[in-house]
Amino acid sequence: MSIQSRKERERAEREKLIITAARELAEAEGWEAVTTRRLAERVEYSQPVLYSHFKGKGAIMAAVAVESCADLAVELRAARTAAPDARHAIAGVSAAYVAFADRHPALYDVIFSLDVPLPFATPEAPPALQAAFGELAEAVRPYSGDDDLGALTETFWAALHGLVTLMRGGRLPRELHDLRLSLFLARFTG
Amino acid sequence: MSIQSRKERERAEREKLIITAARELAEAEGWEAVTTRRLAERVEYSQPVLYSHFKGKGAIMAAVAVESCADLAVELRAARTAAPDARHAIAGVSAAYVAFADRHPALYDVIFSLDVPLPFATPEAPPALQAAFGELAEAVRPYSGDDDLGALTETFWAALHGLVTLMRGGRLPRELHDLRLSLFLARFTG
DNA sequence: TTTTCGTTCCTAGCGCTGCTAGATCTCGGA
DNA sequence: TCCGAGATCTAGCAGCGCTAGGAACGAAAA
Repeated sequence: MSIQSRKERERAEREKLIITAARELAEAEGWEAVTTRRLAERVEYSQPVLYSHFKGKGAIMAAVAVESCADLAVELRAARTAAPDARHAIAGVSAAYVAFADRHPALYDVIFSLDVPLPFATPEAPPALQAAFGELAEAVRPYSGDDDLGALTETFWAALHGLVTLMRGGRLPRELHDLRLSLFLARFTG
Repeated sequence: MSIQSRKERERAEREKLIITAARELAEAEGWEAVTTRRLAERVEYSQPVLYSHFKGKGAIMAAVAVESCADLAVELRAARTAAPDARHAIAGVSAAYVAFADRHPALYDVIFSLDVPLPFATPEAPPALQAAFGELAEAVRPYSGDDDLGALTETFWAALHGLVTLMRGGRLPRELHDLRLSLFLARFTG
């Protein structure tokens, strides 16, 4: 029993090691630099070991996405609860969301942009995703009026996402970002 | 002189052929299916010929993006000019934008999502991009009030982009799309 | 203690990618 | 008719995600 559990523990540790290595490599050099060979080298195992833990590269990315999303949820919550009123809350959450994308572009991408095998928008979605969405929803709630909170939160989220991704892709000038965000918030909150 | 011009004409025709083939292949099977080998086979030339016309695969994608963006601009213009008033105009342009993304996901991606070597948000941006942006701007103008039209149009565009990409990536449920769009428009137009 | 057997892990390799060097072939001009 | 320049192809490089098959290890049985 003890041997069995030791092996399982070591295996879990190694899995964690792989996820962390992937995350660090992605943050440092972007996902295009995260190859199975480099990842294997980094964790000091051979390539096939990765496949005994994950179905493929996509599954590794999905694991990083879930882990990162939990971090994002924490930051959103902190921004929301630190605000003195609803107006500061939604502005603070927006700013925290954008700041996360700015500080961790690779993590943002793997959660929200890249094609990873993860269930979204369903009850089977990872709790971390639901938690992050829930934080946005709580910030939006005071402004929902008679509208459906879920759909309105999705709309709010989509706008933030659009602002972030278009700017990061070089499609929008960085200089106007703060202005765009405040214009959006002004219209959204009425 | 005549031989020279004939060669140039044939060269231009072949370049057009490559772009069209790339576009068709991308629309039919997605950009991951557009490899230089398949493209070369399709235009019935060898792989290196592609590189005598374009710097690389990215440049071919950029060419498709510009061409497609011109189409998008036409559709946006049609939607806008067909509308009887400002409210129908911005709703119609929004619907046309979303419909384009829905009917031509590969083209939408290469214009707005994928990493292609094209200048955006600068005076050197291709006219087609500026034309499409201009159509959005004209639809937004009646609702700009004292706000900067450029920044507000960017914000409007970003929201549409977010709605489109999150839904297409499976992050937002399709069923609520119309509701989300109308919620956004209601808030945006005040 | 020795042998067996199951698991774990690595080496090697497949088919694919974008891209390019160098040989070959075509064709206009002398 | 022959030459030379340009166009085009064949073949190959380094890298990708992924996997088959064998070697080495360690726990249980003799």
